[in-house]
Amino acid sequence: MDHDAGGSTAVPPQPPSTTGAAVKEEESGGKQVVVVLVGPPGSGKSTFAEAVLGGSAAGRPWARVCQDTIGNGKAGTKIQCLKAAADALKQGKSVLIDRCNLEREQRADFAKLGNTVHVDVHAVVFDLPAKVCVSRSVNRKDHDGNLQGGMAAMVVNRMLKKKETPLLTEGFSRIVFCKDDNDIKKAVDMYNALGPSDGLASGVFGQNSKGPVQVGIMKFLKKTDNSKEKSSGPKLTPSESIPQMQNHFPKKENLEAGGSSICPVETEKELNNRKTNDDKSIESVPSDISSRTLAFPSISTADFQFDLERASSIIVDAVADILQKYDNIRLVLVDLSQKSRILSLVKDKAAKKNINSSRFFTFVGDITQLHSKGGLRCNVIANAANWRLKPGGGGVNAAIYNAAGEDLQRATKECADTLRPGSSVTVPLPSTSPLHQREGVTHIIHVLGPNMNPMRPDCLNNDYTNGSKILHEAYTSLFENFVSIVQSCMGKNTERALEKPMTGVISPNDSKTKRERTHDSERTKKHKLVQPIMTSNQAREGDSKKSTVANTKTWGSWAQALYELAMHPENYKNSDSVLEISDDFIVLNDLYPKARKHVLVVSRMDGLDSLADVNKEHLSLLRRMHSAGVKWAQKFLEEDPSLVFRLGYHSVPSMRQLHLHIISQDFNSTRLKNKKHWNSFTTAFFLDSVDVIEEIDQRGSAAIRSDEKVLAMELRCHRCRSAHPNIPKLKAHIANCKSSFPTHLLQKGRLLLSSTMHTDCT
DNA sequence: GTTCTAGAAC
DNA sequence: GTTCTAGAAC
Repeated sequence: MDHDAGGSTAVPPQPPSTTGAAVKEEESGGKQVVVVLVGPPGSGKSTFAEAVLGGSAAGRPWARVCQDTIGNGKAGTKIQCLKAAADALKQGKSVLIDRCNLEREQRADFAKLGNTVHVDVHAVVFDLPAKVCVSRSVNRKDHDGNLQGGMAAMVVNRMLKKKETPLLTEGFSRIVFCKDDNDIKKAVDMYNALGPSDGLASGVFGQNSKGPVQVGIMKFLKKTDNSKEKSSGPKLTPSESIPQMQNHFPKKENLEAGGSSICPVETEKELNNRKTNDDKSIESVPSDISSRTLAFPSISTADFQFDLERASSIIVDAVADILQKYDNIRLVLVDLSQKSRILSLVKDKAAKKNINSSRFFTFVGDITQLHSKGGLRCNVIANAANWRLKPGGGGVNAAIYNAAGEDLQRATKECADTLRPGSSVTVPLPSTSPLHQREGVTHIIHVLGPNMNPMRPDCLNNDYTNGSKILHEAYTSLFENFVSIVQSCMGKNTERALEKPMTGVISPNDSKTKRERTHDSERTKKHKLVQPIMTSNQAREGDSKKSTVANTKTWGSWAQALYELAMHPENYKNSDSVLEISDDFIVLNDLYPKARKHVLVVSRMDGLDSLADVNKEHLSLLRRMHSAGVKWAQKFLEEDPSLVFRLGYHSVPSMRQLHLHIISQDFNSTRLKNKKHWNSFTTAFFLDSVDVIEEIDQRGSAAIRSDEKVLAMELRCHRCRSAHPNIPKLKAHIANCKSSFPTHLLQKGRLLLSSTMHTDCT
């Protein structure tokens, strides 16, 4: 079935303006509302829905769309839910979407109802502790979806692992987080009090300040750790409402204040006019960038005494990561002193890493007077906060609280009480705050980094393994919170967003499925100002038409496991799956081996997501990875001379982080289950390592000739090329096929076999 | 009736 | 990347 067609037809057309309901709404300014409930079983969604339905005293008509009962009292489909929601909206009712909706993809069609119909779409997130949800779903006796008893615990835990926190950019105008029953009651009361023509403020409400989320390699390495609740996506702020970004253009004074030979101050004009001829990246910086600029102090390097050399590397790495992911944001590292060592270290490292200096630069000045004294406009600034989120101490924290006045204390208290090291929280700064009025700061993001000072709380006693991880988390959290702010503001400013043509365009030849592309293109239209962009290398490849395959790829949370492993192998060195760790790569058993022996050599280089990112600079790395692969294949051949190995890369990998497959050609594995699995190892989709190395050497890039289309091709034996109708029949055939391998595989060392078996296999 | 695939994900 | 399952294919 063509999902897109089904999905779009289920979305109702806008009601004609001649209908009574529509006219009435326009006259009153009121809107129907679609409320998408987001939560696992046992989190209170149905109770909430029933309470809203049963208690709506204010006269707004509601309909509940419950997937567990939509099929004549039994569980139904998402399409049925969309249809029911459309019908209810046509009847002038507001709608509660009562299904789990935990993953972005699952709720996307509901979140987008507001695009096509004159309705607001809200998300109510039932963010109760996992324990509570499990205990409730285990104990209940009459669940609509028959999910109760022992199975419920497993289902809830599994679902929570996949939970993705809703974002305004998904199409929600309002997101409310309920952390306990009291919050749920408050939300019920609010919707009950909503009259037919009333509206609710836009924004994100009630989110707490959890730290950044690490995608668990443990899943990949077959260990489970349910104690760590995972979610993904940038954190949004708890806030009364997120105000629209504003640009402030008061008179420029004292523009040169704070300038130094190390970090020269540049005016907005100079920065915007600076040509990027010497920059390798392709991004441009638009003139209204101040609304998308974050100024931040160095975290943990002052009072918390974190080593400057290490800190500077972490800053540059985190900055490079976020700039690669998002276009049109600008980051500025600020320090008071002209002789600041951290600024000079960061500046040098950023230059070495070819970071576009108009998108990230260092700045000498007072972070609380960037505009009035420094001529630099930043709507968002970061604060090096303490764990209590209280004023005082010294340095940046004291300065920011002093400059922002009591408004900041009040606003902060509404958002969070405490902060743990490695996390951050966004606080919208009230317009009454002097810092807002004078400097145009609309948001402050409090960040807490690791502490190496024995006189301060949570001292890590020079444990830089842990400390570096926490500092990286702190910056990642900070930057992602910043991106969320920009995205929320862009979401409210769709028209302006649409007017801005972007350089980082998502290629129509993307590696995604049609369904994913459709969703992306819709998202891209609406939120074009902040979106993933191509790496400079990818852009160059595209320009020279060396590659026919798309370059931009959004990696799902499940696709990050190898990246996590590559960045932090020390955390996994005791795992049975990890066979070898070196400075350049890690060798591990594939968790889902598609043959008797199947290992991966994973590059540890950050930014090298797949073959599309590889160029001549990486040639020696590729050779070292190949040698490691050969070494392990030879070891396996000693153990079992009947095996034959092939080393290669997937043209379009599913997992982020460049990895080389070393796979035995028996394909004797219960994990090899479908056409995609088979074709990814036996068609042109699989690029032999020897050929990749040769191509990079000769042409500078890997010619990725096949995309995911070949994965849907007929099933053919990799030896005799005979075709087979389905996977079981193919597997039965390959278990017995004794044909020699195709000639080209026997050349250039594409196949590795035991010397004793050589004649048998050829 | 059973096997298998393709798409959704209580 | 997996698991689950409706319904297509046999």
